[in-house]
Amino acid sequence: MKATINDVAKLSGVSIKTVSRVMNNEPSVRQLTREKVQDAVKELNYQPNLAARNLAGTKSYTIAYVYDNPNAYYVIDMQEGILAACRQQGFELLINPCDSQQENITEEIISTIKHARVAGLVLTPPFSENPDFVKRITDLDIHVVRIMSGDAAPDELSPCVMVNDRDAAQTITQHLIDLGHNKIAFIAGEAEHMSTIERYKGYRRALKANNIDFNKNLLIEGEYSFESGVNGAKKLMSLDNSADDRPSAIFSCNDEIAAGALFAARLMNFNIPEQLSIAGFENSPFSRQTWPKLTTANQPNKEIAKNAASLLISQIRKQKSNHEISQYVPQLVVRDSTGKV
Amino acid sequence: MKATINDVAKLSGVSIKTVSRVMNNEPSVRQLTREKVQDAVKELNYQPNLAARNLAGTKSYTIAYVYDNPNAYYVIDMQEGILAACRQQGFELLINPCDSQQENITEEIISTIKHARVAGLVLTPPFSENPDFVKRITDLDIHVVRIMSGDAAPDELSPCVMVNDRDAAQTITQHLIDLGHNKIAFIAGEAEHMSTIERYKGYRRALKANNIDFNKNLLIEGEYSFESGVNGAKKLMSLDNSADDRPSAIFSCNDEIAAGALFAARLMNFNIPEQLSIAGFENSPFSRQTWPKLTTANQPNKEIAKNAASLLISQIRKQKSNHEISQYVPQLVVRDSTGKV
DNA sequence: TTAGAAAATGACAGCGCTGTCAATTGTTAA
DNA sequence: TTAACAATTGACAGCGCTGTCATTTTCTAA
Repeated sequence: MKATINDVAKLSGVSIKTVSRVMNNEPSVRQLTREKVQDAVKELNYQPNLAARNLAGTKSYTIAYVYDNPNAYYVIDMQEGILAACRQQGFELLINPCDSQQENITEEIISTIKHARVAGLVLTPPFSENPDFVKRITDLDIHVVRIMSGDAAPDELSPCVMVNDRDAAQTITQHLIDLGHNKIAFIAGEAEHMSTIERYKGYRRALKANNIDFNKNLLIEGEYSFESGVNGAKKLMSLDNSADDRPSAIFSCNDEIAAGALFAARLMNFNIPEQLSIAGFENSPFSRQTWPKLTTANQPNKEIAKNAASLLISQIRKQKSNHEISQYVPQLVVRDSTGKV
Repeated sequence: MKATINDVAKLSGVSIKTVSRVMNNEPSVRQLTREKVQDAVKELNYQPNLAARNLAGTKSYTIAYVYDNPNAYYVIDMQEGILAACRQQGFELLINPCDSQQENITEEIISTIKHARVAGLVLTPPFSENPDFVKRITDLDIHVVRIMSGDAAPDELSPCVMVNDRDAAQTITQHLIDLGHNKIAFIAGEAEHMSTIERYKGYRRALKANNIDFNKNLLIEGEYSFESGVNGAKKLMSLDNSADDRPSAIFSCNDEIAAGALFAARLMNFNIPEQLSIAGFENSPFSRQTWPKLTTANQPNKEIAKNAASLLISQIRKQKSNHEISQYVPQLVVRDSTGKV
């Protein structure tokens, strides 16, 4: 029924040990032998038994996805991408939801990792942005791949898959500017999130590129929540119009904030986008469920995650990764919440 | 470092086979022996090695969560609940996202199940509502627990954890009636979903209990989408007011529809809740991010899932389940989208 | 009390693979 | 051509557990 290593060995006329070598990409197998074995593997549709591998070997074929993210859509996409890579490469995935604020969370995760003999971790924010945490893990000789905001890896601790929020934010801001806006506010997410910083940088860069002076009254320090968007927009739209302070456009650090801003604008009887343009970021499902629908930026999370997991598995296997993309730039999605001034 | 069955055997002075028996709740172990072993297990903090178990035994210690649901929040909650049960009972979880519409999906799932030697499945809608699918699986002697809408299991194919949407829908409708509404519309989800049927029944039952005639103009057959809510509400709010047809309240089959209805009402310049009350169902995160916030019904998905998974594992182990709750009634959450007529 | 049956326990093989190390084959340089 | 070495391959043990079956202990009834 299910082929074992023995069947492959017989069919290809070598010992099981040699088959094992081929399956693990070990060197010192003659090319000819390797091909014979690979043919047999294909013919029998052989897949190594994970349990046996784990039991017999010192190596591990399990990676983990450790997450703490309030955005379920993000998590699901990431997870499915990682899962796809695992399937492809015969790895197992351990899902580890947790609370990054919890006191001994690092110890707890390390304990789980050890117990389950995890070979590597895929990390997304906030974990991926915590160098101390990453260092603790890599010090254990556990491989890590981080998915994070930025245009280049911040350190050498682990390979990174970068999401260039800065360029994307610049594009969004430019879109607003092209629409004729020059009083563009920015409602930030948590200041300690890399994504906030990057998106802010993109915003500033766009202003500068267009010779628009930055007005610090138009910067709201908020957090990634609907509530924060409501409060931020209220504050902004209460600014003195004659003093040239009240914005004609708001760039919100994510869609949730943007939805809040929309809500507040509505409360204050501003028409969107006639009197006020609002842009979000992330292209979360509810950016299509606001009124009007949000202009935002989209990133291919599933693909990013699959790539990151493949990279991780290559690292674990000590193969060189086959030139995967390691930087993604979210793309502008224009919908109905932004318009000409 | 990590204790093995051997360590336990030595410490408790019995053979490893006996320890194995205790670990697997097998009969024919004297009570005294069992206790000795359990003490040693506790002392050494012993946990059986899953890989070895899988390799050696014919039994499996893996269950799978097969899902296809567009609602990421639902999926994440379910998954985390199942995961919690697995942790507790030393089982492994295989996550299997898939597309229920895909042609050979049943075959594909069966193949995965066999390959991974899965002992049982947790099923949520739409899979849990497909008796043919369930039968295919149970015929393979694979255990199944279904989570579904209703007040009692529809058949004997598998144990079920029921979510009593009917009672909850009745409560919501009653809430509307208590607010003084008697022209209450219903925007349905897909007619083939059990949840739609159940919620509709609850709606009708509430009307009947209050001697309110059902007006079929107020029933919109839609689907679980924002779009559908928009269209449904537009249609409803265009009804002739003098003909006594236009509703003063809309009960939407879920929050997404309700959000759409809200959107449409806004477009048509109806004030919520002064001129129109709108209620949703599901308590999804964006029910808090609409304007105004949605009145809805909440169900403890994580708890439900944990319970279902525990039940499944008990079945697999042939232990009697310890009287778990098998019916949940979602609870009314009153927010700002419903008000007095 | 004791044979006979039932209950409780243990010895041992082996699940499918990898690690170790020995055996074989191929290659190089004198 | 051959010793010396490197590359390739294979034999075998054993990972931690469970299934089978034999053995020991306990219980029952005459």
